[in-house]
Amino acid sequence: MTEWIDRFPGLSKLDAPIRDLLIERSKIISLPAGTVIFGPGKAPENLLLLLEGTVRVQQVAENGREIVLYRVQAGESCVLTTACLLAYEDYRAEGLAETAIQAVAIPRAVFEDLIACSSPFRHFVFTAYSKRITDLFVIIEEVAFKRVDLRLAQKLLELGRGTGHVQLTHQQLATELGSAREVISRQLHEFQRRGWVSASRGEVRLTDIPALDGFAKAA
Amino acid sequence: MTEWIDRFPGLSKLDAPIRDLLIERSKIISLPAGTVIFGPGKAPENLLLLLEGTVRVQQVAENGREIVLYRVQAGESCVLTTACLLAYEDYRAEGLAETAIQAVAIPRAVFEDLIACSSPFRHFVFTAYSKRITDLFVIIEEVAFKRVDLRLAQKLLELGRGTGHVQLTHQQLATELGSAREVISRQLHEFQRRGWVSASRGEVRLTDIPALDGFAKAA
DNA sequence: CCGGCCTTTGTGACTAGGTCACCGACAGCG
DNA sequence: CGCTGTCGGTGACCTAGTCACAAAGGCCGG
Repeated sequence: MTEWIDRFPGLSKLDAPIRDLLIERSKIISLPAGTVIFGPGKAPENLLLLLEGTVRVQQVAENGREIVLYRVQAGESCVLTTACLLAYEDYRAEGLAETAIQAVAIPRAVFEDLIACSSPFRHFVFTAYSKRITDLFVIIEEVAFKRVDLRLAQKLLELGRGTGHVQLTHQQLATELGSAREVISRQLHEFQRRGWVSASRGEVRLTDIPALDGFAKAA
Repeated sequence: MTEWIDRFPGLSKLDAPIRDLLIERSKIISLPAGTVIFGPGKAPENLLLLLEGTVRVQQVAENGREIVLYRVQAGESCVLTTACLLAYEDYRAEGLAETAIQAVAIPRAVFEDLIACSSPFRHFVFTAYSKRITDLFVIIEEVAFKRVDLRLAQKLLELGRGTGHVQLTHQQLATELGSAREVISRQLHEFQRRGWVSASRGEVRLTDIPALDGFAKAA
């Protein structure tokens, strides 16, 4: 077996015995797209290190509106769940497998042992924390203070990177930004009028990425 | 000296040697109101455990608008700064002494040792993390989805608990909610018209707390 | 006590964003 | 082909944020 551990730069500095312990006591799991990994009333039992696929973490408000908080990509960890994992408190957020995923599951006890024994592992965990928390700070700033047209442009560029198109419905885009479907429809219409995108059912093609990019970066 | 450590319920379970180590290697500091404890470009050097006073953590956006993220009260810790502390990454947020404060400062090295040695200490730290992170989730939900009149009513009740009045300017209240001063002025005017509050320069007196409370809890 | 000066608050006009109700357009499918 | 559920479009309306500027209220030196 190829060593999955090498896919996590932060773990490369682990001492050999720790490394072996981690490899031995964790197991690799696969989950189909759409699996709810954790959510209200469903605390995670393991710390997951993602090998393949992406996990979307989002929050559903009482009034039914939703917002995407962040995504965990291959090579990253669902580390915020460890706070939950250790404090036995459940989040209002849920984690969803956005694609089929493959991940390393580290049981709580092993996680605690590693935190205790290994300084590099602690560094790995706290670095991951730091990244997630700053992500949350950025979300707060954007939701509270930034215009949705700018945020939409940014998000389209982010999601369409590489492919040049985004296969999401207007409702799904609204969820990405914590906005409303009608607002997104109108903004997309405006982008289309300016020739930056072309929309069809369930898909937005980015037809003028430089222009979109310029707009996203302008005040 | 009275043992400050007993003021932190989460630390009461520390083993005696760990406890002594912590007491010996940390020091008690006092800072005047208004001190910037950490901020952009000013990473904290210690983990602070607050004995007296409150610390306000807020974020300033590029466009100058601000929002209060959370407060650290006596008996709590500035634990989110530890992510920063360990990952050497700086936040976009800043921590301000809202009153004169007295706190226990735990140097980074001691913090790392304690995390390594003591399971109760780890539990203390991760519980604190969990609380802060769920606070952030709540902020996101409120900013994104809740009406400002409801949020203002809630915040007035929260800030006026005990005293029945809130000594803040409209601008400061706007910062509490991440909103704009004019919006707060207008809402306060409406509350006043309904007889729930009475406003004067730099102060809002809550004159009908039950009514405010009912409003805050209603849809 | 007066007059400047800064801070705080009030206000109207306007723009942006969110809500509601409803409709039509487009699959997918029997 | 017509049924059905999802998706997108639209107008009316409401709430929130922005901008510009006016009016108080408090402070302080003279």
